[in-house]
Amino acid sequence: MGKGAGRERRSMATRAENGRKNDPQRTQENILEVATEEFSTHGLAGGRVDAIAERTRTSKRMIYYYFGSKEGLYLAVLERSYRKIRTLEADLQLSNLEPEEALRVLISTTFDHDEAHPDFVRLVSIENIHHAAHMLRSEAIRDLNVSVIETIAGILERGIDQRVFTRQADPIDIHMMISAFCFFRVSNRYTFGSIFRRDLSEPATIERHRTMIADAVIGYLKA
Amino acid sequence: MGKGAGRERRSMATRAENGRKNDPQRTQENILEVATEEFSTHGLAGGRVDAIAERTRTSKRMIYYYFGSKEGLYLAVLERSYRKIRTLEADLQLSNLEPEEALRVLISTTFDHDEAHPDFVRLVSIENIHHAAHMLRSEAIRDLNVSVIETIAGILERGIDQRVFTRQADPIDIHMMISAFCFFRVSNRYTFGSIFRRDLSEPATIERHRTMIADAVIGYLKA
DNA sequence: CAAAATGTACGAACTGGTACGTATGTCAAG
DNA sequence: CTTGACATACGTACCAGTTCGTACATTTTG
Repeated sequence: MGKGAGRERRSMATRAENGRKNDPQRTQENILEVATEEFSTHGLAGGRVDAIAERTRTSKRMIYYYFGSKEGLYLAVLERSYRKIRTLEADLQLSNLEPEEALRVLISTTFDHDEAHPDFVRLVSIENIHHAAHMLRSEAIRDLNVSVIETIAGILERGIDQRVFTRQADPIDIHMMISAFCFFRVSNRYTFGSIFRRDLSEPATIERHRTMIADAVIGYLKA
Repeated sequence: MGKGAGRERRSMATRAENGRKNDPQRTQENILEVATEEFSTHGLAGGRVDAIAERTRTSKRMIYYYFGSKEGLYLAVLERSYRKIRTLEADLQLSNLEPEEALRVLISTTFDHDEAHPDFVRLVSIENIHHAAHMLRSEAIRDLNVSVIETIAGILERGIDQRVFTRQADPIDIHMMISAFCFFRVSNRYTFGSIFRRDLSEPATIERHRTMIADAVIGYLKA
């Protein structure tokens, strides 16, 4: 209503004017980007669909058109975040390296990843508050990080064979120890900083922590 | 209205009948208990004041009477949770023990605490999602865990003096390493379990992890 | 022209918060 | 000891704003 005037000057003028141009892929990607930010900042319950719609170059209608519901959008955000890591982890060539060096590279990678992707870390925290209910319903996510375990298992085995590692350790335990340290630094940055007045994102601190976790893990395996 | 009959048989009969009996302390405590459960399960935004009121032996009116607002209630819940730990941490007598033994006791305590109080762990996670905004506004919480650092500093110093520890380490870093491991096991229990099909709350796993973190930290200090 | 993609406006339910009324306890005066 | 007055403690019903979701209309594209 009240827009009948635009009717006749259509084909090109209108495009340039209101800029509409169907581009589903880009629309979805745009929604996901904004939604990632919103959910990782406010949580699932705290995130507002209207707030997402506003910051999008499209409308709320499109969110429901593509993702069905708020939860559907949240799940899509989660899957997209996990998919992004898979890429990084996959193309690490560690089998040529000596066990100790391989482990250090793997740890550094995990460390840097968490440090560089606080959004992802926060989403995982949020998902844990929801008892991982959404992850469990998504086949896409589940069969993911399993490859890391195989990588670690290989490194540990070679390490034992070469007598550079002396302790028999469970790969999943080792992965947990690494994850815990790298993840916690980011996930608990605020409460930790608030209590101890320490900024965990300072370059010097980052540098020190990166070698610290590696030393600790390798020390543990050599004990 | 319609209760005028109870007027004359007051002193004891009425109390037994409708059970009302002014007990502000118990009412507040009751609200806090329920609210802790609600917020730690659903988060601040996800927690419902009505849901809390329902599970209380009092009404929503009382929540606002005592805590002013939803956020006020949430903050009270947070402070209460932190206050509970202070008690535990305070009466640890570690100065008589040898450095290594003292550290093992401290680590076990942290480990067991997190394991036993998933509600607390979840609240801290939630608070981190909110950038620790509420903690920052509460003087009560801030000057809390600082004592832990002094304890650790003392242990490390004695350890260096006695040449049982060789590495010069920052007490806060050590505390973070311990916290990270203990906290992560609980905070990320669900996503971790979902991906690796491992139940981190199994007794055998708990036992293994408890010694694992202690060995790792002590190994790190001896390297 | 049909199907996919998009925009606008609106509704219905939820949810934090409150107005209003009642009960309980305390304490001083009678 | 009992009466009455005042403050604290409590209950019910309700309101107003928010928020997820949708009906309807329109445009783009193959």
